Amino acid sequence: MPELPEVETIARSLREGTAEQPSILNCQIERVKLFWQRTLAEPAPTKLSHLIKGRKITDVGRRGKFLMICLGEVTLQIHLRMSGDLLIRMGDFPPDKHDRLILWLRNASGETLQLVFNDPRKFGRVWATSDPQRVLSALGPEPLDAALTPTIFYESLIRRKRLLKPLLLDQTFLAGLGNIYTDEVLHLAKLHPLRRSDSLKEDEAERLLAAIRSVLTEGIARNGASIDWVYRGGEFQNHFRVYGRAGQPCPECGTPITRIVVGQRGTHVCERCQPYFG
DNA sequence: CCTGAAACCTGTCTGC
DNA sequence: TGCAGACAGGTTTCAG
Repeated sequence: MPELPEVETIARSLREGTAEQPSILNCQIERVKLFWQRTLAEPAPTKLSHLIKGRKITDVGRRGKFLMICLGEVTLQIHLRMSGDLLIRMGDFPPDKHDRLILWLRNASGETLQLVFNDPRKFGRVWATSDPQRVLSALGPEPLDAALTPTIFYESLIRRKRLLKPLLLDQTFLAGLGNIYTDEVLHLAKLHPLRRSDSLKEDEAERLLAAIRSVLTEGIARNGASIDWVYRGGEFQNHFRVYGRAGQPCPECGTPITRIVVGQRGTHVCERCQPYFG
């Protein structure tokens, strides 16, 4: 499910609250239950409750596709992978079929709420650690961080001699893009996913960075993309240029969108707007 | 260093 | 209705 805009949307809703649910800031963790052992990357399952029970949630944020829930000296880091979701249930309910971890929280008003990690495919992972930087150490820069200048971006593209799409999906190169947003970005930038990263000219690299920021910003503004049964709330899926639109007309030129496979991932491209030359 | 294949998992959809 | 196969928003590991 989640790429940077979906994770950012979840982080904001937990931090700031929504019409349906309050913020989880300052809530205290009262009870912890893990339903699928492998969901917990760290620490050992028997040590989780002792590590986090009684702690208060001091902040909620995002780095790349990681949700960061600060509990003072300890941080919960959650990666949703393909099908994970993090949601609030007001009150005390029996677990759903795909719930993998539940934290029972109590807020300042004394209400009980559940912070639920639900993940049908069980690929998601949760870390509870006093050294969150270690888990994030391999991540590349944040795409929306102004410290990433067009010049730095261009030079890093040239340095890594790789196909454009797999490189953009590589979280050590840039943190946050996934399969949907990468296809959208490459179409907006008019670049073919099979272009070699070291073949880009400076103006193409600048165009690519601008497209990355434009697509991610729009995705966040639309609260992410809701597809299938997993993510709820976003509406960016109604504005896709190419993703999932094979056979339908390109929004720029009307040419039917093609579906190819690049690095084992379904890839959507307008062969006219995104011409391929070696 | 790069690429592709396989593994980790469950659910949905399509076609016969 | 049943069943096989393809496919799904991600990452890691291994072979070449």
